[in-house]
Amino acid sequence: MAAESPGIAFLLSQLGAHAATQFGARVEELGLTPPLVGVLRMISAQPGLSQQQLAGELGLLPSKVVAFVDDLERRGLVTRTRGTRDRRVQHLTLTTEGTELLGEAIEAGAQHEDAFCQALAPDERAQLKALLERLARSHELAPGVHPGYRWIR
Amino acid sequence: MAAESPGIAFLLSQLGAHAATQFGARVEELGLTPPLVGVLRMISAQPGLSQQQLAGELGLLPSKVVAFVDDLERRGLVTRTRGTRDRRVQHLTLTTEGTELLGEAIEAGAQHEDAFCQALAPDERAQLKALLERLARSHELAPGVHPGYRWIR
DNA sequence: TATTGTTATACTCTATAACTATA
DNA sequence: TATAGTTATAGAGTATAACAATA
Repeated sequence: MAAESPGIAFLLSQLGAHAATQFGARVEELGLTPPLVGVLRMISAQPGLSQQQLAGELGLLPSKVVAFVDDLERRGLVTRTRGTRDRRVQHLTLTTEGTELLGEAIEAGAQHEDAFCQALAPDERAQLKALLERLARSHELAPGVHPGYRWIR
Repeated sequence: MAAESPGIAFLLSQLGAHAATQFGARVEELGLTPPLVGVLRMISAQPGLSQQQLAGELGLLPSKVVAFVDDLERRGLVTRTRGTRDRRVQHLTLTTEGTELLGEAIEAGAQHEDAFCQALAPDERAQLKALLERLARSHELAPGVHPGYRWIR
């Protein structure tokens, strides 16, 4: 019998890990990691959101959010503002520098996307993207929210 | 401007992590993890290979291989045999139980594959698989060898 | 002296749970 | 009493380097 060739699920896992590693290498030059880029994106999309909201939407532990925001705030990329009505919450916004750096990260992502798909023609990329989007929707994966890799041992 | 929709690279990473998580949940019922399945598969494909070879081909640390093989040997799935010519090396082979369990893991993988791709018609699956295989080849990813996720922070 | 496998250890990461300040 | 955020800590996981046996 022939050695069974890897299926779609394995190929996705293999390619996905590879893509994530390469993207991580690109944003590392900006002093960022993929999760930090996700945090910046979320704050940019919903300025003023609280740390709890951020934790909920990205599936992060509140204590992890504290560490991330500490880092970003120390570097002048994000500001914390105490709520006026409820002084317990911290509202998060991007500074000008934060917005600029996010822009660079997005640009790095676009370059990464292009380099990663170089082997495919434009119409093939469109075809692949459509299939992946349908697959993602069928699994109810939120657009732009990475499930993380908490399972690896 | 519209919020930029996730590209192929992000979708691969997202779907790949999701697929890996679900596969991990399936083989957990067999007392296995995805890396352990990879170890069993490699020993099955190359009976008698050494721990060094195993570490090299799967990109694992030698000390990690020791831990994996300790586990598998204790459970009677794998046997270590000292080399006769070079008594330093440990040759690895699957026991009958190991072969059977690997069979169950492969069966779980097949069920996982089918469930994961349920949203796509057979011809769409073939199309998707072909595109992913070309992409994997273009990145020189070895068939069946997972790069791991050592980068996440 | 070099190599295979093993063990020990230092390091990082994660998750949990205490703690504070507000409500 | 409950909640947002913070801090502290214990546990797990990882990588590195020391080690024993053999070459």
